[in-house]
Amino acid sequence: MTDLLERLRERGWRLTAQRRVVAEVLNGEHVHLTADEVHERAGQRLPEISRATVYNTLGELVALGEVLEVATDGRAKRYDPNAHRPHHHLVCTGCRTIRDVPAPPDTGLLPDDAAFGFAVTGVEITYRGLCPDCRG
Amino acid sequence: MTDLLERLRERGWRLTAQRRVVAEVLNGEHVHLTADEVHERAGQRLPEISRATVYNTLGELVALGEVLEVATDGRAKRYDPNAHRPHHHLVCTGCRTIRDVPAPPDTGLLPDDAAFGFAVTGVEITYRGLCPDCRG
DNA sequence: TCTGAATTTGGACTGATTCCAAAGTTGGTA
DNA sequence: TACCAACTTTGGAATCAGTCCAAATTCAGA
Repeated sequence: MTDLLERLRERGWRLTAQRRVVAEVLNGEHVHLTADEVHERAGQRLPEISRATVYNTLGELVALGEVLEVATDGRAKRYDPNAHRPHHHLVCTGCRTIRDVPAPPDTGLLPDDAAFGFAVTGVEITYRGLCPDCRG
Repeated sequence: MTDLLERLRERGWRLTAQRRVVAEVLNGEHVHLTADEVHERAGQRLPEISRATVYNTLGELVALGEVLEVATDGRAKRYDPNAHRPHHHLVCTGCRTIRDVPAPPDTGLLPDDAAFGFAVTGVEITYRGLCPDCRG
């Protein structure tokens, strides 16, 4: 967290109050908020922050590689601050909560003969199922 | 295709002209059209088909398990008629085209200790990379 | 303190999708 | 064959997510 802000400053970021609260809201494990949720939570600390600024800041964090965009359904994108540890996602089909699961060291490989000549650069795995609360 | 229409009729579907053209448009390998693309192509065969009907029909096909929804980015959902052969997706980060890749027989497993108590029911893998045309 | 560049803001705008009430069709029955 | 109730389709309004923009604000350095 502090290191995140530090890294950003080193990359020439002006560290404004708005950016700071957005970064703070995105702190933690298994955090996958929508832009609107980030806006709402940031607004609790800095009441007048605008939606546009939240979108701007999230976009910058993504461009800098500090936050990942996750699109697990056709709804709002979610923002995942766990950008420095390879992992995948476990999505509850009931309540839509998301958990990070560490990437097994051997995933990401696609046999050449199945790759259609693509130069594969990344892999995302989404596991779907019911979380303990939702399976009743 | 014919079998698809047959299956639908068996499930009590009224086979209207609109539903037929939507099903026809979604025929083939590596087909991943957006709802708007389906609407456009269906409109070439049945000029007055409405967007709402296309959305309705796609939704019904998905509910029946005959078509899969694919949300690989934050944009429009894509509809994949290859619902009966387990497969994953290879997405070009340049031109966004999508190819189906057969699911390796051993994927889909998540070690219990990583599953956070979820009852895992499915897995989707998205490989990203540049297609032959886009890697220059 | 001043100033130019970076940042924020609210609102308009776009794209994707859903919702809805009215109009049109359909298959089965009398 | 006519009729009806249920099923479908339709176009437009409404909603949700996200982008764009010009004006106002704020910042860091001289």
